[in-house]
Amino acid sequence: MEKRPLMNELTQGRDLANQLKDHLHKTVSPQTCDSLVEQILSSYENALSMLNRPTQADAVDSYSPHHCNTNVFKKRKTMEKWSEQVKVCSGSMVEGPLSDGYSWRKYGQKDILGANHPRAYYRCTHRNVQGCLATKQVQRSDEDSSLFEVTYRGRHTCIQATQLSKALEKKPKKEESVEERRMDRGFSFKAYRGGGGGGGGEEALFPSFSFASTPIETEKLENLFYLGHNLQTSDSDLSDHMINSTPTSATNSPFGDLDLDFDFDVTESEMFV
DNA sequence: CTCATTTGACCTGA
DNA sequence: TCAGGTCAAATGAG
Repeated sequence: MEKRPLMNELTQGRDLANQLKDHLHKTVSPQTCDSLVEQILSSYENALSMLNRPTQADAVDSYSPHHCNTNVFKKRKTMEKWSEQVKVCSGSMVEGPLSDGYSWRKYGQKDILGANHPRAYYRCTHRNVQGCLATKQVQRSDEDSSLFEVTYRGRHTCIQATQLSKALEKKPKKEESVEERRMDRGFSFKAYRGGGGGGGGEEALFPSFSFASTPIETEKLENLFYLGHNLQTSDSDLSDHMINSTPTSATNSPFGDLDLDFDFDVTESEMFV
């Protein structure tokens, strides 16, 4: 995948977001919309800066998941890592940070020095089944409690709902295997359930969140996510496939009304950082 | 019964 | 040495 067209695309996106920002100031001016636009801009900035750092993707390729089974901590240095900020609007249905189309399982939580909120650690649900070593960390921002800092580590090597949804387009749902159904559950984002099980009882750090995923929205989201991944992982098996299918294939109005815009915004934030 | 979350202990790297 | 990251037993939910 060529770098320059990507740069052009991202730069254009940033400019468009700027225009959108001006528009919002003239018509409606809710602070939430404003912050969303700011996120678009910061995401684009991050993506651009990442693209200007050529060595980052190389570090990933030198990492092979097979030779670190016995020494899981050695991978910290070489794992691909990128972060993003996810804004949560308290008034909306969305109460937790949006997920990214993958199903995550929480495996730890730590109080971080100097941070008001603990950091939660998630790994791919399919870690055991498919050996997927992708992990992510979620931490609530100190200044803005509705802002989540999400740090991803490693690439997903598992087959996720993207492939599933494509399969569903062609055949009825009852054809699913057991494993496919497990993946489908990845779209009911339970990752941020707070104080549920265990001895918990503490306040819900990450309130529960359920994502109403229509087939159209799901596909769009996934396509966008993979497209974003391809920005930094050009050797992905899915690259060619995903590039050929445009992110907006499922809908005619990727930037239509405000509602769509909102969904799109968060998705972009997740994919471009 | 199975699976996810919680949480304290343990390990690693700076 | 210590903060951050991970493990795994205990526990709860479905």
